[in-house]
Amino acid sequence: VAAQTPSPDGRREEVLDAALALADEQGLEAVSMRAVAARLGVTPMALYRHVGTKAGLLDALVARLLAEIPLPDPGAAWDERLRAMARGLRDAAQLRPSLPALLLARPVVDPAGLRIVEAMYAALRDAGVPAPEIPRLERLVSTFALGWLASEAAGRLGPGELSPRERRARLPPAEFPVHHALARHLDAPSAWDEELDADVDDLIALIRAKAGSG
Amino acid sequence: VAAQTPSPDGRREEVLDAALALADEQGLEAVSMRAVAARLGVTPMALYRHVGTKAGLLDALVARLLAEIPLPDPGAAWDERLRAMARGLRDAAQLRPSLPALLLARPVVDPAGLRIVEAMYAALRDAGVPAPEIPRLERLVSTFALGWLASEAAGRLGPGELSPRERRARLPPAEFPVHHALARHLDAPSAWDEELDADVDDLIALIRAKAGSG
DNA sequence: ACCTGAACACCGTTCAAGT
DNA sequence: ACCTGAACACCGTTCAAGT
Repeated sequence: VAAQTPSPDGRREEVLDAALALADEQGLEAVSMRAVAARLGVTPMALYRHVGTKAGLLDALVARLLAEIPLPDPGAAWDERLRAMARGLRDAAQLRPSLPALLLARPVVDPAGLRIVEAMYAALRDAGVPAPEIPRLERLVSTFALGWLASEAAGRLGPGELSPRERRARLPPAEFPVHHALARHLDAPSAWDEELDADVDDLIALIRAKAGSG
Repeated sequence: VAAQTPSPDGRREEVLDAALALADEQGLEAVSMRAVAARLGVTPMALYRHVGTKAGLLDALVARLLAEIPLPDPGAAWDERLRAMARGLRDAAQLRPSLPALLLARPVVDPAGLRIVEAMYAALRDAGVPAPEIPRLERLVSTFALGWLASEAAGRLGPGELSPRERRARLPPAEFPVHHALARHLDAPSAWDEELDADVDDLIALIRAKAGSG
C-alpha cells in the first residue's frame, strides 16, 4: 500500500531502465528485486518506494514496452495496417524477448496497450466489419498474436531436442497415420517470419468475409 | 544427469500425484520441490531420484494433463471434431488451471501431445485442406487455442480492476475515437464460452475456404 | 524524502553420508 | 536402492531504524 502510485520521479525511471537492461541481457526470470537493486548499487528495499512491489515493476515494464511499438500510418489501407502491426509486435518481441511473458503475466489495462487496441478497432471498422462484431474479432486476432509471441519466446515452435524426422520415427504408424502421410511437409517447416505473414493473410481473409456478410 | 529417464516405478507416479494435487489446490506456482516433498512426508532430495529435476517434473505433468484430454469420435464430421477438441481443451484448462502455463513453459514433444496434433491433422485433411497447407493451419489453430487458454488462465480476458465503463472514461476521446464509438458493444462482452465457440466457427470457415481453393 | 540492516519465510540443487 | 542432513546461493517482503 506504500507507493501504489509512486511520484513521477526520475529515480523510478532509473529503476525501470535497470530492470529492462537485466531482462534484455539475461531474460525476464533474472529480473529480481535484489538483482535490480544490485545493478543500481542500492539495497533491495530502496526499490519499494519507487515501484511499490514486484508486480508494480512488471506492470511498469509492460507499459514501457507497449509504448515502444509503432502505430501504423492511419492513411494506409486497413489490411496493410494490420500487417504492419503484426510486424511491429513481432519485431518488438524479438528485440525484447521478455515481452510475451510480461503480456501474459499481467492483464493489459494500460493506455499504452489500449492505443494498440484502438488501432485494431479502427482497422476492423474500416474493413467494414459490423460494429457489434468488432470487439470479438479484435480479441480473436490479438489472442492469436499473443499465442504466437508466447510460443516463439518459449520455444514451442523451435526444433526441440529431436529433429522432426527422429521424432516421427518414434511414433507408431498405426496410431499416427496422418503424421506419416504428411511426412514430406513436416520436414521443412517454412521460415517462421513467412509463416506469420501467411497466417496474418488468412486472418485478413477471415475479416474480409465477415465484412462481406454485414 | 542422474535420473534423466527414471525407472517406471510406482513412486514416480506418487510424486506426480502429489504435484498435481498441489497445482489443483494452490496453483502451479505452489508446486515447489520442497512442497511436493513435504506433502509426501519426505525430504526434497528424495524427489530427484524419481523426476530428475524440477523441469522433469513439469514435463511429466504436461504429459499427464494432455493424456487426459479426450479425442473426438473419429466418425464425426471434421468440423464437429474440431469443435469437440476445442471444448475438450477448454474443459481441461478450467479443471486444471495450470495447464496453459505448463504448455507455454515447455515445448510439446510428448506422444500425449502429438496424439492431439494427429487428430487435428486428420480433421484438416478430411476438410479437404491441401497436404502442404495442413501443418501451417494446424499451428495457426493451436496457436490461437494456446493464446486463448493462457489468456483465460492469466486473467487477460477478465474484468481487471476497473469496469469497462470506468476504464473508457479515462481514455481521451480525441485519441481513442473508436473506443468511444463502440461504447455500446464494449460494455457487455458476451460469455467467454460462447465467444470461444464463435471464434472456432470463424476458424472453421477459414479452413473451409482453404479447402475450397485447393 | 530516501535509504539501510537485520530478519522471516521461502526457493532449486549439490554433495557426502546413512541404511 | 532409496532416503537424509547440512550446506550453498538464491527469492520477495516487513519492520524499525538511520540521515
